[in-house]
Amino acid sequence: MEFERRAKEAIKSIPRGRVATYAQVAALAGNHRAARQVARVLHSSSAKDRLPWQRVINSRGGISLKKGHGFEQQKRLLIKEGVRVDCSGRIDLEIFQWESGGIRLAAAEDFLRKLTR
DNA sequence: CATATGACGATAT
DNA sequence: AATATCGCCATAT
Repeated sequence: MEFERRAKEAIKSIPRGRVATYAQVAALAGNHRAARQVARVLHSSSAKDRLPWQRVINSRGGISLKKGHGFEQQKRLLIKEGVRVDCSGRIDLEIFQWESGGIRLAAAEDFLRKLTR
């Protein structure tokens, strides 16, 4: 429940014109391994809580929704706010990923991995 | 407690 | 590139 609340806060704080990955939102919400729960929150609460759901994409920098089931809408919404999305739904994370706290998720993960090893 | 679900992620083939 | 498989874990039932 707490995770869900924090996940929504994280999603709402993604700036216009930037994107964040499911795992990134999960990490900000307190559990970097709970990406699937972020998906679930988006599925169940996007409309109800007016979340900027279009700004959440997968770790490969792509739109996860299937064509005919939200893909086109998400692509359109992102392009409308300045995010470049190619025809296959790919976005350049190097350019558009929101660097919350100045830390890129992959870099943070690498850092953590070194500490744990 | 047991099982199912999910807009995921990493890795193997 | 596309698919399969496994790991993951908060919620729902």
